[in-house]
Amino acid sequence: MDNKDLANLIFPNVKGYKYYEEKYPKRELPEGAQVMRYAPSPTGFVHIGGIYQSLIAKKLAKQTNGVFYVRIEDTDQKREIENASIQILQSLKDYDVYPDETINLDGTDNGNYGPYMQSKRKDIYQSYAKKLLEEGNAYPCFCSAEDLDKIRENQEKAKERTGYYGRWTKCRNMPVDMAIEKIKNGDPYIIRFKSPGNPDKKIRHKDVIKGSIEFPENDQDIVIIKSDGLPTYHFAHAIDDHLMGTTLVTRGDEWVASIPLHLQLFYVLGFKAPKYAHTAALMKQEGGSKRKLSKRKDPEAAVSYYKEEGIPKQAVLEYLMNIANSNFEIWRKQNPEKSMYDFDFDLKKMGVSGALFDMVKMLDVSKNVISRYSAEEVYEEAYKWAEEYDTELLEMLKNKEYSLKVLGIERGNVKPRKDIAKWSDVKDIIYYMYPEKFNKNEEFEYQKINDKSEIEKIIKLYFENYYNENDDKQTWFNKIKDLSEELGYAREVKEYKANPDAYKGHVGDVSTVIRIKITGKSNTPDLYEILQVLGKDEIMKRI
RNA sequence: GGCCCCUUGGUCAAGCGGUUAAGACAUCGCCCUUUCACGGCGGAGACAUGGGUUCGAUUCCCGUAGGGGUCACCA
Repeated sequence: MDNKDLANLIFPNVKGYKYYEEKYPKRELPEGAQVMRYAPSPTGFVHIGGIYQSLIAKKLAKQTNGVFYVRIEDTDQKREIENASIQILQSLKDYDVYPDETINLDGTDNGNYGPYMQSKRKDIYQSYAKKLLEEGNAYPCFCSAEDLDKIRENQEKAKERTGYYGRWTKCRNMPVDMAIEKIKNGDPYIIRFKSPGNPDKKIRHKDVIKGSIEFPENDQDIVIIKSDGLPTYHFAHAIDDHLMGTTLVTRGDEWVASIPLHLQLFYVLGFKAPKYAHTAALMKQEGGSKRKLSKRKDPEAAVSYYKEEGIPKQAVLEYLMNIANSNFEIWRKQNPEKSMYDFDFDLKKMGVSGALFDMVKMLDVSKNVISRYSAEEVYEEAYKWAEEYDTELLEMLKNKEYSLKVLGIERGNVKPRKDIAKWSDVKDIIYYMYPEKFNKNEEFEYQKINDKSEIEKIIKLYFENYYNENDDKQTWFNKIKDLSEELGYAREVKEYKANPDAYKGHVGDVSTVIRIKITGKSNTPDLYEILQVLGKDEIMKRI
């Protein structure tokens, strides 16, 4: 009885690794092309970090004429959540970071290196596990959870490293005959990797982002096949990224500690290891310290949050790109019209430690993104958002022709208006332009001029003697100056400032009265345009 | 606790032995044909700390402190 018998006993019916090596030939790609991936596990709602990872991978793949694929890592059946993979894929589609290859929504594969879902690759993993078993690089382990606890206890007592390694292992050196007998006897077991590592030796690894890192060699005999026959992350990673031809692994930096293990796995399996780029997580301030953006605690961690708030996907993407490469915003300023895919992204420029996620900055990016939209685009997006989240706004927007005029005020100029950061802002910004939403009897808060009789005087005089809806802007403005003068206010702000005691106020104070009377608000876009859009009939109703 | 990584203004960050230590967001002031938004100009605001190495350290080395990650039949 030898390792071969043992391997055959454990995995009698697998296709064998040679079959898979032939089935998945090396990808034919141009020089320098990177094969990138995003490998989420379907364990909950879609995290903004997933979009971040996908954006980076997709951008780099595109930039090098490579491939971006998504592999669903669903080897932990206990944690799996119904429909999560569908939602992940859907989000990637929503954010324009959909992969070139992946499992389709209907379960078929799009690409030649599938299945792109790990639970469908059981035979593949087992074929390689069998190979390792035959070579003596893996072994069945019969230790129970209690045995493992015991080992840990002893290690803690002895103040030694915890884990299943070296002299602490019970099954590593079990004679083959005994293992075979136990298996035949029906004893439960899992398969462990027989690590060749020596922790007294160091390995040095060059991470694309983190640079050179040195660690002790791995000597942990980690489990590679669990009792349900599925692989652990580490084993699946080595097999999949080898077979799928990944050239550059981008993943969260919680994985750097596993590098010695992963490199060892690739080596023992006879695979060429990919390059690694470990990205720092998006962080959140809590008290005096930082922590990862958390699904549980932070609403902004969920991609659904941005949809609900009405933050355009382009803004989310640009903000994320800015976190990834901070020179992006400089580029964006110089190239306001270009697609962000024209930006030359560089992994090496990524920060090594986690950045605090800054919603204020995100909204600023969003303002800029929206300011580049045409009235038509603003209308379409706001409408789509309102359909789902705000019936009142939807009602207003139903009048398309009029709404386009409203949204077009001060839009498309050299210095476009930047007052909308998210679609949920729109209603508050434009409601007074809609007759049914405006209530003239409400108590408005006037500013400098707040005496009721003075206000009435201004309004009466203006609309009786000055206002003419056919005036052009300059005429209109001059008339307000004339009005101001007639009532004892300065025609020019400068005049007033030069000699404040000579006047009751200035033209700005007067126009503010008109503005508030007509809109109910002191902060509005250009009053002339507002009056034009509103029209004489509606204006007369408001005074 | 072991191992690994990180530390420039409130935040994101340039910088890679000699700089008046960029820029963006936020903040404050002024300006712009009247508010707000935009834009322009300006202000305040930083190299965690102690030792080295060096003619010279934000930059290189060591220690300290603080922060983060990781030590599962989870990924």
